Amino acid sequence: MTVRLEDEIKQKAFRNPYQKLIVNILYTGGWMNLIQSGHLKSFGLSLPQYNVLRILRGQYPNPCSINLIIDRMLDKASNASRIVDKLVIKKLAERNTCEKDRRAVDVVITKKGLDLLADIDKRQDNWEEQFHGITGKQAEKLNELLDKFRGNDFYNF
Amino acid sequence: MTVRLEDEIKQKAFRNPYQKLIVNILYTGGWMNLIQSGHLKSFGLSLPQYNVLRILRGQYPNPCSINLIIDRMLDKASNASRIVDKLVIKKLAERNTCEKDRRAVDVVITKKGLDLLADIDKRQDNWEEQFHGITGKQAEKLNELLDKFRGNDFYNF
DNA sequence: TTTATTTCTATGTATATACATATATACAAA
DNA sequence: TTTGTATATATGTATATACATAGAAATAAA
Repeated sequence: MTVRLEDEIKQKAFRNPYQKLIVNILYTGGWMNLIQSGHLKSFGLSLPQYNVLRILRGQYPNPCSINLIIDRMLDKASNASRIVDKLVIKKLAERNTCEKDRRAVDVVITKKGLDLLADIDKRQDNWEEQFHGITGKQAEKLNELLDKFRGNDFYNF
Repeated sequence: MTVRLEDEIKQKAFRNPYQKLIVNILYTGGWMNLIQSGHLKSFGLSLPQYNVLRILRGQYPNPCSINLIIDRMLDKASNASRIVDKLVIKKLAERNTCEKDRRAVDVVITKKGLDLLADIDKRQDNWEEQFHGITGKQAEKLNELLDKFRGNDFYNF
């Protein structure tokens, strides 16, 4: 029961497959963002907050600098600083001035943050099942083509 | 010279292709957004403003209500109203109370708006060439898989 | 006709992004 | 040491989103 993009956005056919692809990728990205944001909202997190929290867990028990977080964020963050603010307010992370470099900060995930991520993990497989409308092989092909699509232009990041 | 997503975001391999796909779609969507926003910025437009302007042109010379704009927008707009504001300020569109239904507004693209879109159109083919790193056939396949991926879940919009 | 409900749009709030700039600290050059 | 420059982070502004709500007008129900 596939719905073609042309139908969904009530637009005339695209002039070529590239033109459609540009819109399709923007559209599908926004769609995915909406779904995942809705899911995370039930845990009191925004998508960027969730991503930063996972980066912090990846380093735990070592601290992260803001620069390290920026480096690892999916969506380039001109404001990792403010996202960390929110996590600190919710007591999901702690921030302290770095001893070795007083310009930098040490950000560490708290027990509360680790517990929250563990809770989300527990439900992950179940949540992901909604995307099994395509086969594993097709998902792999899709990944491959998306990687290739970005390939020659990754320097744009 | 393809760059795998695992490398770009410096992360361990994903547990399954679906998990990678979710991240890949978010990532590629954000990437595309950045590129297209940068392009439109040179014309003084944001991406949502551009999309609304094209919707207005699609109806020209007939007016659009805010509801019609919302209906046709790619990224669901809880605030088409404020995007139209910006277009009106730039004199790219006009807004008047609808005669037949005084709750509604008639939004119409101006000559200046039409000229701006025509200018962008002129450069479109040239701009699109940066995405020809994949073949037309691959682009078609990618479109097909993205459509299929969203297929069973389009009711989420 | 009066009242209740729905519809259309606008607006307030919280969060996020991009971009520019400010501030403190570290480091290098003189 | 003093000066200059680079680095790490924070913050201000404009724009955007999601969500909730407000206000006016249209429509339905009584």
